[in-house]
Amino acid sequence: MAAQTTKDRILKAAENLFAESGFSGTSLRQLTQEANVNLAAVNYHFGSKENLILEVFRRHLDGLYRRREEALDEVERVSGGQPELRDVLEAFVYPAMAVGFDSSDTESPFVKVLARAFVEYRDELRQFLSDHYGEINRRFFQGIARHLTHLDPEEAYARLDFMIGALTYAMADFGVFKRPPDLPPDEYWRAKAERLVIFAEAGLKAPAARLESPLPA
Amino acid sequence: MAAQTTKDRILKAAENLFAESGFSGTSLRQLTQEANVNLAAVNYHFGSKENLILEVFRRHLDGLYRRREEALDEVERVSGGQPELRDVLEAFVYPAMAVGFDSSDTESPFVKVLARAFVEYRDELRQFLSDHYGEINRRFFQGIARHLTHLDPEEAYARLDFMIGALTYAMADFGVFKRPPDLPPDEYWRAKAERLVIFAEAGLKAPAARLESPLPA
DNA sequence: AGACGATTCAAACATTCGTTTGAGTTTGGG
DNA sequence: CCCAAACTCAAACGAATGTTTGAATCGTCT
Repeated sequence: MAAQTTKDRILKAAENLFAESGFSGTSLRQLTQEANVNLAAVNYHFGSKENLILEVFRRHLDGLYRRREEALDEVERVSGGQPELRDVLEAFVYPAMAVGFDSSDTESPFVKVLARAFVEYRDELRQFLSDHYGEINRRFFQGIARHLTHLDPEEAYARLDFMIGALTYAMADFGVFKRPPDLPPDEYWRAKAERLVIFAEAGLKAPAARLESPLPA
Repeated sequence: MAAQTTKDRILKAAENLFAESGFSGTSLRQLTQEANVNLAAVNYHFGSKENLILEVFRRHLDGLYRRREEALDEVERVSGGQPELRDVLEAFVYPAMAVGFDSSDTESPFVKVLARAFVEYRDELRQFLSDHYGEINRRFFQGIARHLTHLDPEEAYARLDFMIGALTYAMADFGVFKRPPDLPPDEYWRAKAERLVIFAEAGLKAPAARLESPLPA
């Protein structure tokens, strides 16, 4: 089990260090030392540090969006194309929280990498998500918006952003409150995901804001 | 009005560049060029780049927490110490959204700096907030927790983190959906803040999760 | 066995970073 | 007016960065 390829060892170390210290905060010397490979190996196998970062993205996001799509297909099939809001949210949230538990015996910090990318690589990541997974995102958006007809579009957009913000933040485990050390990781994440879905569903369904008109008659 | 001190010009440029490119992503050479000051000026006036970052934090966070405390004092006074959840949330959210509109004619990107700090300086920022504003944060927490008695503490904590996540993300304007270009900034932020309060209040008040027990009897 | 492509390695490359230096310039009080 | 303190400036410092090089080693064919 210790016999991984150089490429895999680099990717694994990159994940850990990017999650811990960010992209520009992680040097290739740290990274290659952690991975027990030669300094030049990154440029040999990936071409550049930038390419390595993109490869870390791609590998995990492909898995995440594949599972999201499968889950959405399932809830749409079962409901005859009219899934409940709760089911759509679960199809969106659960795979995100579970990133890092597939084909691995230990918890993976890729979720933190993703959260960091949202602030360090904001525009590039948005472009990347739009290019590769835009169609799936649109399907989720429509599945959610169908339940937000009591809101004008602007407010519906705003609430989707609130939900994504809560999800991103929660995935990164940035929370102020520590997690209980006795709970096994997969249970911790599953509980967090279920709680987030409940929180988001209630927030999305809340009555529309009655914005005060700032102009007196 | 163009005659600001060197210190002020550095702080202003630091805010803009930190918001745009992050802390480690911003070099002092960029910064001093943008500010039209000499490269050595940062180390002369602030001692180090690290100190400059802390000074940017301190200056704005002091204002933010002063206004949060005033707003909380007011809603507690009016309600005789038993403020509604909505009022506590407004006291917490509104000042955060308004950061950057005080004593300035133009929109300030400090909110983005704060959001970046949450991922680049996670532990240090947490320590900073705890050291300087821990008491106020505790008062807000108690004011909110009083309305979450239907939740066990763990779930209450989780939901607070969801709210903070949505707030942080929203403050940073990281959202996927563009903001309408015709709306004046202060109205845009006020509308966003009101919508966030409604979203968060509904999410916090939602019924408790009924977590499936993973163990059969 | 031999040879050839793939990979690893130590060393050096050119830049860029934050910081320091020491000489110049500006400023304000006696 | 003068001097001392505050400030600005161009230049350089050492350390760290991502990347490239060319020789050494490994693995896999005929």
